Amino acid sequence: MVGPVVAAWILEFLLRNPDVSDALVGELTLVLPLPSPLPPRLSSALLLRRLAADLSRRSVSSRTLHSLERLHRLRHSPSLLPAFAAVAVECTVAPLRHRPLSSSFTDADVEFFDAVNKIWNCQVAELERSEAAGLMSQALREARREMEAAVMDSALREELVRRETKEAALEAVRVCLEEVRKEMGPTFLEAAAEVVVGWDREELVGSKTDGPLIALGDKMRTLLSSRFDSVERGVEMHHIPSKMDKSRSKLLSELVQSSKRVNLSGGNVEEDRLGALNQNLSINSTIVKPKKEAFDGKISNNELQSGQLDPIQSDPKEVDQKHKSILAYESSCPDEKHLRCNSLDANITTNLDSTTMKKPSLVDRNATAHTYEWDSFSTESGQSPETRKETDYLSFKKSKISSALADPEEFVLQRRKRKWNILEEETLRKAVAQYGAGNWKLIKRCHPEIFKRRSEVDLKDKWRNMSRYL
DNA sequence: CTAGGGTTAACT
DNA sequence: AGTTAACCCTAG
Repeated sequence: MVGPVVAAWILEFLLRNPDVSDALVGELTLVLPLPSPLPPRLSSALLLRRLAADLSRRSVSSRTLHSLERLHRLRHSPSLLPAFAAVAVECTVAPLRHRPLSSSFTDADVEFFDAVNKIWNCQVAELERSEAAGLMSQALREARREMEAAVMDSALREELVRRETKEAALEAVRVCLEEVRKEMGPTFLEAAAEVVVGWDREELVGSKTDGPLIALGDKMRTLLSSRFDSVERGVEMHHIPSKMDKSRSKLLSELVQSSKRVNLSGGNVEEDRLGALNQNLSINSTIVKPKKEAFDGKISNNELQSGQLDPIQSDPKEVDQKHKSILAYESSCPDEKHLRCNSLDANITTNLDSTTMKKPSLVDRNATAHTYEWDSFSTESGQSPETRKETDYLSFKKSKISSALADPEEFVLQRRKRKWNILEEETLRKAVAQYGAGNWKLIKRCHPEIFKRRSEVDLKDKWRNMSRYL
């Protein structure tokens, strides 16, 4: 049985051997009893492998960028710096290349702004603060300045498109790979093999003393201590196959995936972790999409009584959005339950099974039913900086509900009015100066955190207010 | 998605 | 009651 130490040696050797296919390595990583967490040397080998795969596919993506960053945490090779800067630039410029000819802002421009924001304002800025601060090279600083300048300067963007940033990035990665490989030296197995090959068998076998054997043992020990990370040196590795830790399973699955990509597609695959992050960031903009149906609180008495809004439907998607908004409203306002049960339930929603009302699966606050009102209840109660009166929403809802009873046709939910704070106002002011009034969507996307409670329309309305009496 | 008109609610 | 900021609706 192969132990974790030996498994790590083997995998390191295979990873570093370009003749071994990614697919094979991927399979092996799943069956080998690897130590956990992965030793730095092995992690480095994995990252080198990923970078090499990117290089062979001529793919420069934020995945590449991420690999470089992680590699930098493991080994401080100077060659990583230019590679990181070049890849960051290429990741930013790439969206511009597919732009149609147009004088106004195109999707490509918007993507470029997004990329500048994500890579340079978030990722690189984070880098400056983090342990990977060493990556903050002069080249990176200059590149950052240039990317930020390009946001305002379409001519500069044109120039960036013409520049061969992709070639530069690929070349920098190639150089970096070479350097890091050199710095890492041979793999443990190779080094060990060298020592073994250097054995004088005759002497070893023929000798009557233990001298040569002891000498060999010493050599191996030296090799172990010089070449091995502390984890690998461990006397006993406790391998628990069923308990694969997160970092390892993540790395492994990435490797397996990347090997699949090479085998199946062979093309450029740009999706990655940053893509996921991207999605997270843009949630704010996507949730507003179906807002009309979702938030249109006008629900007629007939609709509710007819039973066509029965929440017990097999497919949650089939549940009417209006109905969902009511249910979400209920589920997110537990304090209001009585109120609703006593009044609305009795009068209007007798067809709704009361047990299903408690089921979160159906009444889950879905994206489309996401509102500020509910947000404030769930995430902000008690921590609002804006001197919010806790009774605000209660009185508000009460009045809404009673008016609904009086005239269900007019049952319109409205968000609680939230005063704009200085930060929001200043951010909006600067953003309008930067991107221009009217690009509300873009402005929101560039400041997802600050404007997380504001829709594009809110930004527009606020700007109208701010500029009204200028 | 945005602009612009309309409505609501907080404040004076 | 009037004013205003925040929010809603909807055509294009």
